Amino acid sequence: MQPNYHPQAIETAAQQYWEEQHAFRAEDQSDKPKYYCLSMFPYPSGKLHMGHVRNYTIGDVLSRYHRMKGCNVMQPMGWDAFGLPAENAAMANNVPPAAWTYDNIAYMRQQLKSLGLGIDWSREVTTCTPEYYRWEQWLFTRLFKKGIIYKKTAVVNWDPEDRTVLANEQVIDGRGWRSGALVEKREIPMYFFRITQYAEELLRDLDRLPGWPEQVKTMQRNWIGKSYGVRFAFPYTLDGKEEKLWVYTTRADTIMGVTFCAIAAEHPLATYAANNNPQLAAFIEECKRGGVAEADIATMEKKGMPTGISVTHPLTGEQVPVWVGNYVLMSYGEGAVMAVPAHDERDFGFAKKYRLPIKQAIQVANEIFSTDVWAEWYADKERGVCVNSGKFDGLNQEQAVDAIAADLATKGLGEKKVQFRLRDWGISRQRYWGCPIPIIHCITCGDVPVPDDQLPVVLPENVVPDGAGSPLAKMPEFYQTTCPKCGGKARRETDTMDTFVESSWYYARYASPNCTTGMVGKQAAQQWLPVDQYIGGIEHAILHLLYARFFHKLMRDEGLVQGDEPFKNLLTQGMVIAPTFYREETNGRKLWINPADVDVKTDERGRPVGATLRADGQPVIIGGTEKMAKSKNNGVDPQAIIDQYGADTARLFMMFAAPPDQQLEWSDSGVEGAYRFLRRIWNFANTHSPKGSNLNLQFNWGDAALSIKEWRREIHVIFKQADYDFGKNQFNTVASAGMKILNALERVPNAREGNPGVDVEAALFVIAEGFSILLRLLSPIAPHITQTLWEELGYGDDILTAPWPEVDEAALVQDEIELVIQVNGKLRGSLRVAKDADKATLEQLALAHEAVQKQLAGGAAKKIIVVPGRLINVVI
RNA sequence: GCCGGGAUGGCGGAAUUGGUAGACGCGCUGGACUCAAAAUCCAGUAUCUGCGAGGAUGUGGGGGUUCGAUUCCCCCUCCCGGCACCA
Repeated sequence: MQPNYHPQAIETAAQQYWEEQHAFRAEDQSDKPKYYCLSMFPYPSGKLHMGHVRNYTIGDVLSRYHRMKGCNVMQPMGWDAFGLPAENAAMANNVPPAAWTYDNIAYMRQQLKSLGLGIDWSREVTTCTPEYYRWEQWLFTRLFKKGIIYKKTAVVNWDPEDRTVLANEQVIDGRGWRSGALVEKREIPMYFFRITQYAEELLRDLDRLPGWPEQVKTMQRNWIGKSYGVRFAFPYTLDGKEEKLWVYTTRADTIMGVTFCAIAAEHPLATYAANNNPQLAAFIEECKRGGVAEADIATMEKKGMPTGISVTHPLTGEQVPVWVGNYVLMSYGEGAVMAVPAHDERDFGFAKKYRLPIKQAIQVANEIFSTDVWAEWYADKERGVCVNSGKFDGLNQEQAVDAIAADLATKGLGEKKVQFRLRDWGISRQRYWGCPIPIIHCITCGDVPVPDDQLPVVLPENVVPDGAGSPLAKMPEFYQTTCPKCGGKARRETDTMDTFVESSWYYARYASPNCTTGMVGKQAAQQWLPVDQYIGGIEHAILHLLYARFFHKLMRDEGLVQGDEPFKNLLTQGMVIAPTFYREETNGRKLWINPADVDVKTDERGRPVGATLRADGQPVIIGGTEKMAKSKNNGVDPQAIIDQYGADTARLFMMFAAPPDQQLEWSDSGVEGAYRFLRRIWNFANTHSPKGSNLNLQFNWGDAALSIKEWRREIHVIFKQADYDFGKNQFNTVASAGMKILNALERVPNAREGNPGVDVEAALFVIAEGFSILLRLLSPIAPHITQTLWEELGYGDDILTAPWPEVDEAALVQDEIELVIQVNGKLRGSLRVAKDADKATLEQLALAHEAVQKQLAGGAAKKIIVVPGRLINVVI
């Protein structure tokens, strides 16, 4: 055995051994229970970042743990290979996105292998290959024929200078990121997935996912946003014709407080009104400036302008003015809202700004209403009762909604309606690096899906986009085609699909990654789905996870998969964050400096007092601790850590530094601490030689010294807790349990130092047993060092298939326990007592306790609370 | 703005169901070893106070429930994630 710990050597050897053994091949046929462990696949951006390392280490820890528990584990990996960054890189380096992407994949695959991940590489999928996306196109054509996919217009960010559609992240302060031109909203035709048709089911099935974090389910519920309200109309006459302005509200009980209506700038009524109102036309133009991101629209200043048109209140018959409001969105509901300034905070602000009337329609007992300031209770659904509402006066929210909806229905002007906030999913992208939409446009036949035998529609790979418009739309060799129906000249669709589509079904493809006869092999899907454990970033809590759930239901309805949900258990991991450092440049801009180039100075208590740049010794400013990002230059390259300390150290640090679902703060000294611990394990194996054969030693436990039994008890207590923590995915305390076990083992009286009699054997046994527990406990986290030592010390050939340790309950038994003594809940002392002492005895002992006597000062106790096994609290 | 999280020593974090706050690690201080340094090992380390035994305070801030609250309830502040074309 090597005297020193050399991670590079043992890690290379272990990885080679696993590869030769095909150790991580998932068996399609097996008697063992299957465990499908999936980590979100990476976008091949160039090299791994710490977020990947964290994500994949968590997945690998769970995979290895379940393998030791006897499961047939499948842990696949692949590449989410279509996307915007490849186009940006292509433009920057004049390299086609395909070449850039494939190069990145090759490099990152090798990086993943050096982390020692137990991945079945025979199942690798790459979404930008025709073998993958052909099935996406195939499903598209099925759904198109079924009407699940349809076409309508949608509003996008339009860069008038580059004449191209921009992603939200490409709009910076209302301007295009490359051109700097003011961005406009523009309506273009798009294909949509009718996800709203599944809204009810997507909502309901959240209740059938006990293995998902409550937080994620809550976010999805709110996103789907089922509401019970009333859809009703304000009638009006326009050019002698009877028309209706439809709105939707969840607060029909406040309908008597309506003082105006607000409509979106794109609403037909607004367009009509603007015809002979240049001021209004100008305002509508102003509303069309800026991007489409909801966060921007919701935070911008609320503005409006009257249309000059009035509509009739459906119940009172009063005339209600109609305004155009920049905060009303055409894509939400009806594109028009009733405004009740007295009972909606946003309407209140709007009414104050434009001096519109405010009419109270709800009252809460003992509150005073004032139109001067907004008060929380104005919108109170629970306590509010109708006032100034004629026959509805005195009704509570529920009663009022019922009565008002009934009245509206009688007049044929409205009805109760369940509505969802969720909108249909627009998937058309005017981009090159994505999956081509398999539609052919024919003048006579319309939109015709590409027939199966003409799939896939292959994306040409040797294209470098130029940032202006869609490259495919400039390639006649791509778009010129013939209609599959009539054989006439036709034009191929040149939009590609949203890259969320690829990531919505990859989990299913892994079951049969090379299937050439279908999207998924039926047998394989039945064997492997659903995913038992899915792991990924919390930032995907809504969109990706909702789309994948939706796709599973679509595939189920096509008869491709069984079950209603794709992911049984979900673990959302936190971000990796790191300190930031910067210098102010003369123009006031911040120059961000990488933490690796900075020395931090501390005072005598370890508090940071300043930092300097290593290159010039001059001070730098210490910024906050933020998500590792290029923009703040605070990323730490995982490769540098692996090269210097080895994969086991990187993995151990990531698991130890924080629980998986919380953010993880990067710390160079923390990494060194992890390395130091692994080296201590190695040294312990060298100096104590805790051989596997020592587990066969013969001795009599009954004669063993109490201290030896105490040490064994401590190790089993630590392991029991660690095993429990493992089940909770709390790997940071599992790692710390490993440290505690090693600390304990180092304190066990060394048998070779001459402890007399039978204790030598007992001590050797306890050390060997403890060490074997330690190696197995840590093997999912630090697989290389534990595999090497397991084999070298003769515990077995392969720790991968070693049985998970078991707690010896007999070792945990204690005759005496320590109880805490409290007076009025304050710690005042402790007491050693027999483990089965009765309550009366304990009370006696507590009262007699010196510290309690002192507190009592001759008085009597009011009450004594005994918590068995924990404490005695004397109340005085 | 809306939805969802988070806040505990100098730092990361621990505390099973409301029951000893600060496990484990980092950092720091002192010591051993060394010609010296690194590495390693040993001891100490929430704050204030006290020679000491001890005492008081303390889990973002304010209030409440309880014999007892980091944990449960109400209000507030700050930080982070998402908001439909980044992935």
